[in-house]
Amino acid sequence: MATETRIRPLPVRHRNEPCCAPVQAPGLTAARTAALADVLKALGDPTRLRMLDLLAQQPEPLCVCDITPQFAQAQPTISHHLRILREAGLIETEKRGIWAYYWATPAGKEALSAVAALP
Amino acid sequence: MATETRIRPLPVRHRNEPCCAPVQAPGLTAARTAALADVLKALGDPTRLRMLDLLAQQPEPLCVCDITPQFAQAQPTISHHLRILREAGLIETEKRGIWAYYWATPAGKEALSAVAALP
DNA sequence: GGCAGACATTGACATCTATCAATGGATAGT
DNA sequence: ACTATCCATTGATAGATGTCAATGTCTGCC
Repeated sequence: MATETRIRPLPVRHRNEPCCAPVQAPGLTAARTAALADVLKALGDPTRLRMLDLLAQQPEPLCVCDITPQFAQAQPTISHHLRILREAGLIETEKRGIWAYYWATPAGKEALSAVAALP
Repeated sequence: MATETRIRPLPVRHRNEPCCAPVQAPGLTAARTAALADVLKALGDPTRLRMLDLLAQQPEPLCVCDITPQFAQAQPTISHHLRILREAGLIETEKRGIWAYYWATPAGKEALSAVAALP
């Protein structure tokens, strides 16, 4: 390492600003950051975001047979996205007879509210 | 299409629930959903999330030469992630002499606050 | 002018991801 | 039993993404 002295030759600046002001530590822990990134990754797909939004609006669990026609993708793709949301803890599922029902968990609804507050 | 009548033969259910209750529309528009997904995708990487968090904590713009050592990735990778955050409107940059400074935009700080409220 | 340092850009590559066709497992109706 | 339907899983594939080495651009110092 060549520049280990941390003495930076100050170039011309707009004003004399604090060059080497101590760097403030991040506000989130590494574990919290990783966990948040996982949830955000699950929400960072337009299909899944709309899917969670759709489920969060329902007063009752929604049948997959009612979910699928809301989207342009094929049935396995819908199933795939539902799984991602479920593994992220944002939705929950239950089989009744031949049908599968999905609904947004409290965490899912909170996440959607937080996301909807984005600028 | 075979099942166009929307008359589903009710199987055995736990209770007699409203089977074909009208599906409530999503609360977000398609455009809003797409825009949100873009921001969430930018935040859905642990490196970038920590990066925004780091910048949001600083009272003054932070030099790239102070950002890079905070991460394990190589310099081009840091530059790449900073670009993603910038194109998402979450951070801003300015060159001063040979150095580049980055800081979190108001939108970036709001986004981080909203994200930190996630369950 | 020449040189050295800071940062961005490009190119290459491995991995991840979204997607669909095909298949499988479970359930209910006949 | 046989069949039809619903949904999940598997396999395959094209495209997106994170990463780094190499290179380019700009700035300031000698």
